[in-house]
Amino acid sequence: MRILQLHCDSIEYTPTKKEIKSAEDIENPQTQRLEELVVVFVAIEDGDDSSVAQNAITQIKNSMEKIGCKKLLLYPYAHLSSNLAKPSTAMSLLKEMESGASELEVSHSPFGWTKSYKLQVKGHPLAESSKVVTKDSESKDTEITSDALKGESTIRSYWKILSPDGTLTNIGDFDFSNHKKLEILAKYESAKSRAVDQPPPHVALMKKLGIADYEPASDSGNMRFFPNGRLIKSLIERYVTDRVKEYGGYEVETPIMYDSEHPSMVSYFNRFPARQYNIDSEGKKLFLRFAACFGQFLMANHFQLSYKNLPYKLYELTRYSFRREQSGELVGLRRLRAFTMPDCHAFCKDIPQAVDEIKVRFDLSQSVLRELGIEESDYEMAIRFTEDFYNGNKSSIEELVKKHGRPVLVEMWKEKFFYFVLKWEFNFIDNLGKASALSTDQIDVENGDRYGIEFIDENNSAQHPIILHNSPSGAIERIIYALLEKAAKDSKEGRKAQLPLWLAPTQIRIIPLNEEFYDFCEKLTDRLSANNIRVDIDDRNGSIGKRIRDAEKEWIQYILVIGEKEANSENLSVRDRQTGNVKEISFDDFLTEINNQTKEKPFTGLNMPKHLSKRPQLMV
RNA sequence: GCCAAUGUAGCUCAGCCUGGUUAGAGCAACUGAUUUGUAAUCAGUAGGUCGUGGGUUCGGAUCCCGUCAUUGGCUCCA
Repeated sequence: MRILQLHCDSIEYTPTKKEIKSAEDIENPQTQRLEELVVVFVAIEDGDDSSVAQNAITQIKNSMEKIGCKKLLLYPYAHLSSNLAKPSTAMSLLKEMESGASELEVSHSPFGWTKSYKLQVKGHPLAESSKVVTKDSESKDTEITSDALKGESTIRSYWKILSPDGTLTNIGDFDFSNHKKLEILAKYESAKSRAVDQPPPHVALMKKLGIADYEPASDSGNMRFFPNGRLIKSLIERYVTDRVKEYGGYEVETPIMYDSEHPSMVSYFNRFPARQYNIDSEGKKLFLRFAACFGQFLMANHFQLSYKNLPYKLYELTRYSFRREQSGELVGLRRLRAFTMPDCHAFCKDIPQAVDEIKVRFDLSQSVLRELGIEESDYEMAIRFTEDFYNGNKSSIEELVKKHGRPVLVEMWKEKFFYFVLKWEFNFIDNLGKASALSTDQIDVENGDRYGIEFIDENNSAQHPIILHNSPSGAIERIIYALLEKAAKDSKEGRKAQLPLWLAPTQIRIIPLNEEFYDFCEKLTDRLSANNIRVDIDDRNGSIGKRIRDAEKEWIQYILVIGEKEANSENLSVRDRQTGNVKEISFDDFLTEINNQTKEKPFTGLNMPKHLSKRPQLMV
């Protein structure tokens, strides 16, 4: 059966004459006019039966629910196929479809008549679609066909929930009452239903805190990072890189642009047409990388690898990777066209080694996020695999779910369509119920071959490695987005919004009561700075209240007001932003308190003038 | 990319529907006074081709069309 489905403002049709002998009898062949409806042109083909009709009407109803339309006109339309069913069969299947949609306002135009018609189709993207429905495309489970690739064949996904105890439940049967965020993720992924009418809070925060802003002179989705933002970003970058190196990744650097006509790129491209930035240069068709994969694969191609070297891990922090995402998809720091992505590939000798390795990287990813300030309760896990891979590796998959400790969303494919057989990711759920992937890992069974990467096995024969693709944190910009969204949530729920101390652009603000105490403040600043703390001095002429207020607006955790009392005391009077109280504490105890929050994290000095009087106001 | 909303001073916004003196306010900046004890000291000065291009009009921030950007929804997200 072939169907062409159009969401219309109106249709007007007039039966003119019977086209075939068996045409339907109708009482008055008058002009009919219908408004605000979905018109479905249907060609019923040889071999179609009742199940096809049921399947087709279900699909039509699903898509109508999506666009919120309740009126349906089935319009028999022979010209869609050259392999038509017999009119009698067609007629009965058409009626069956009509009765299968009885909850809608449904009708059909007369069968077997020549008709003139006029229709006005709506302009939205879902307004027009065509489908071919055949017997074997039916399915038992909840199913959503995702257009993984525009214009190419579709793959069918089965959405399920996998619990830590190993039970696999259809999404429709799962009780989400204790798993609200997972429900959001499941809906987001499978039903794509969202309703929000406000900008995400991090967009205002990234500007207010002088972190990042849009750059109108660039392309959309290419941000500029102010000194504060650069400092935060560079600390996160360093932290993630340190952790990956500790895990055993070797850091490399690869070009940001590649020749799309280079032999290794061609087959990859044909299979995965990406939305990339293209650059023509001296006859070469170059494109900007959208991931670190090819750079590392092309490099690994030149390594002489033995099975004894494996697993072997290459790592790059790409600043930037570029994806020309649809303009309507770009939002603040959540989705960008230029982003910084840590990407670690592990070359493994076989699936068992890959499966062992993926567990290590799973732990690494969980730990990296936690240390960056993103708790396990902030994200939900999704795991995607082929049915075959699941059946062969049930216990390992269940082990990953156990590590997460909560049910996870599963997308299962009947057959491998992408280059991987398994992929998992952690999805951060923000204040507005939007999901976006942070950490991820994949088991890639194709690119070893495609890029000609080889290792020599125990029997002296050349093999292609299985490749894991892991980003332990996801895009660095997205981590900042998640931290800001979390802070916004704290603020909304009455807590004080704050960045982790090790990421704070200013960790301590010193406020002299008046000029008399400047010297003392300078010396105190030097003492603190010598202990790797970012300290600045508000030497502006203003009231104490005003300067405290400004420090609060910058989310500065510790404020030291310096006056007569402090200048003559061994101890410090520290105002802690979380409590708003001033406490007296010895210099060493204060250092310990700070150190407890920043230990094992990278440090860099202030990225702004130490004196606020020397600092431009950033108003964005 | 599609549909919608928004775009006025460095920032946040008013004015627009119903066209009509020199386009307003608060914050920030600058100058001066003030020398301050834990979330906003006072006064003054300066700052705008109203996103951008075109049209209608005697006259456009205001009405119309195009375009760019941001945000929301859709689609997408290997």
